[in-house]
Amino acid sequence: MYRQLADVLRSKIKSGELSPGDRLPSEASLAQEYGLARASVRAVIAVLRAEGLVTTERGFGTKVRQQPEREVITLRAGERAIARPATEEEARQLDIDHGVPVIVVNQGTDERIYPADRVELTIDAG
Amino acid sequence: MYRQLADVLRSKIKSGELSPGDRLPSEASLAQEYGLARASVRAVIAVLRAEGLVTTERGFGTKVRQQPEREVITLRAGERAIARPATEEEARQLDIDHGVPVIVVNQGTDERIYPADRVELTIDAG
DNA sequence: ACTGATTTGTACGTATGTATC
DNA sequence: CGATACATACGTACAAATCAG
Repeated sequence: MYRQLADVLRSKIKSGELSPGDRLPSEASLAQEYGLARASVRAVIAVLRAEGLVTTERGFGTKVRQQPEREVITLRAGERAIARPATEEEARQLDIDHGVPVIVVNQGTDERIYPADRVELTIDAG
Repeated sequence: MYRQLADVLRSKIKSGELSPGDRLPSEASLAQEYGLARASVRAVIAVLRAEGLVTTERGFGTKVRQQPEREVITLRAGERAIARPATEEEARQLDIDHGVPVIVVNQGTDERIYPADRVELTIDAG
């Protein structure tokens, strides 16, 4: 049943009824409106957050996320790229949530780390 | 406080005290052992799952995940690769959890989708 | 600088549904 | 079929952050 609320919110976001920057109703009011417990509403919001659709700030609320422009990253000869979840430290440094995926571009001992949802990889078309 | 249990379990996994394939104690027994509510234990396990350290099967339990071999994927001229969370349908097809990141390799209308934690991208070294 | 209202974060407890073995 | 274990859902309480006045 809680997937239904997820679907409702997801389609409101994708249809534009909720625009980037808009705040969702508070957890308490969503709970009341849809006849759910707050814990269930929180589970729904956690799903949307994992999907990158919203961000949550304690004491403030949950807002629709601006879908980021993807920066084009060129992969050069000898470089390798992997995706993995951010550690807590990386999350702080990159200002993303813990566990959100990052792209690690690696050459030898050198590595560059990017939030995965803000990059697009291409090859050096030299 | 629930981060403490996360740290305990994480280090048991990384030290090898819990090997890949081993089952964690059940949520109920972890709750009792550490004096937490089961909901809190579940939150901890959700974190470990997001980090890719464990997988959970309903009715069976949570086990330490075999860290997957990464298949090397070669990015060719004109191809672009992005990472994003799996949709529910993709999650079913790829046998991963909903929201877990996938790598989408794209050329024109053609696209290939891989679980992000099982691939490593390189360029076509010609 | 402080207060109060709002909102999310964490934590507790309980009950029932459902999959696995 | 029964035992075990996770999934979902309810409810409550208090802590902590944000913001408006």
